[in-house]
Amino acid sequence: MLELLSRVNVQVNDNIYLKNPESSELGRKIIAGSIDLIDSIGFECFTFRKLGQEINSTEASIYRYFENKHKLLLYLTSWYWGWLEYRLVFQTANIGSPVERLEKAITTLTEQVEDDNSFTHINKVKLYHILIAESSKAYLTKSVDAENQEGFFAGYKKLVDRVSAIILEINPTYKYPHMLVSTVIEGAHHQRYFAEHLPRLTDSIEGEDSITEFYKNVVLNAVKTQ
Amino acid sequence: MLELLSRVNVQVNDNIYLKNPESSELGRKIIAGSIDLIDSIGFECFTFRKLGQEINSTEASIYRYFENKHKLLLYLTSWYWGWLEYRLVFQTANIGSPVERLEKAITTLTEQVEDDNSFTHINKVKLYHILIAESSKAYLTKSVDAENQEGFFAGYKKLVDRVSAIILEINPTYKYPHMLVSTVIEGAHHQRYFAEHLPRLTDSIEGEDSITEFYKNVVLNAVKTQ
DNA sequence: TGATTGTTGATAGTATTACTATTATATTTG
DNA sequence: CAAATATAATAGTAATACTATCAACAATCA
Repeated sequence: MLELLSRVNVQVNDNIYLKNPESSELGRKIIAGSIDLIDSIGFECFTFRKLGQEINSTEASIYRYFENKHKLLLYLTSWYWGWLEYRLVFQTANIGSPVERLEKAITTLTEQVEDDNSFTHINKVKLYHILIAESSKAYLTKSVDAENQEGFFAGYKKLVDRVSAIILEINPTYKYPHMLVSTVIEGAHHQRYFAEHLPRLTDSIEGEDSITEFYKNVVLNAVKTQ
Repeated sequence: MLELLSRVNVQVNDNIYLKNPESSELGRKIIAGSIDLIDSIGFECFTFRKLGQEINSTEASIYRYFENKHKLLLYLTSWYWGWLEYRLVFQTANIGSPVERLEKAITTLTEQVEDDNSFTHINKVKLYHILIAESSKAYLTKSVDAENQEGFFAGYKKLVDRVSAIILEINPTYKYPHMLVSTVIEGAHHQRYFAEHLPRLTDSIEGEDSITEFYKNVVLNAVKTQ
């Protein structure tokens, strides 16, 4: 099943890029290289010049694929949301009980991404690390409204909607399904970041997966009552 | 009481700045001006050159107060956590019931900051707006560990600890008080941002304060059960 | 086959950013 | 009044975030 998943090609809004990076060898090197480089030096220090050196190409060539590094970050995060939604659909298929389905969904949304041995150019573990540390920078900008209009955040919204629908199945009168789901997704990222860098803001012990347990607990209690 | 609060001077770790901006007229203009400017053009577009023009001073003069714009953002966020903690202490004083105290605390942490008529150089409404859109950029950097060592995030941690203590008063066996509190603080910022820019990720209606209601509900249910 | 088109690499150039350094002048303090 | 300090003005540098041009090569189409 994981192999099957790895071959699925995730769709990304085609106004995010100038030229589809999936369409060429150089394009795939740009994606693979940017995941490595952003993960290692951080988004602020990352430049197209450095990426060019890393992948033995040039700044100008990379600019033919992406207008700027912000668009590249949008691409990576969009790709991730698409991939996550695909995984979610797969992992919650054939579960009759909506409560169990919700539990499984929370696990998918909050669990640590492990190496999936898929051997594509996209390193999921590093990409997840980028999502944790950089993804909010993709929408915390002055261009968010224009980019939202163009549909750049559609994948994220779709994912949130999908899990919200399970919540409404369990409790059709629950007032805040979207808030709950987006709180869980963003919260899990923050908690993983805090566990690594600011441990006094969390109670998570490295190794143990208390983050998933915590959010399952929060969601089920919130949905059941009220 | 609000007047009293406005006169309190909030303490900020003095390694964040080169020269205390509270110590001079120019320093206060730097703070006031940066709040206006970051709120209006966003942290990415904000530069010390533009700030100099805004306050009729120069780039070089501002550099005598802050090493770089990142340190200035750290200053603003630290100041805000200090101010919020002060408000929290004030507003939860003399409430006997810990459940009521927790409810009041969640309100303080999540409610929209309104104009407090304090007439200081710090515009609280704009500062809150900056916290919502920019505060996570203060710690989502490669320098986070070094800066954490220096105590730059102490104010945030202290605030989280203080509310966690109330939770433990209610339920001494609750395993995740810090996670719960940091989830609420960060979550409330995200939800306010989403309500304005990405409404499909939230269920918040402008005007109504569903965000505070939502988090109160989540916290009380999580703390009571388990 | 030969002309056209598209892709990449190489190089260069510009405006802006993120600073640092120097000096003159004004203000405060001792 | 002298000394120290704060600020403004100016200039300069290295890096960043691009844009433009052109040559080399491959693919393709007529």
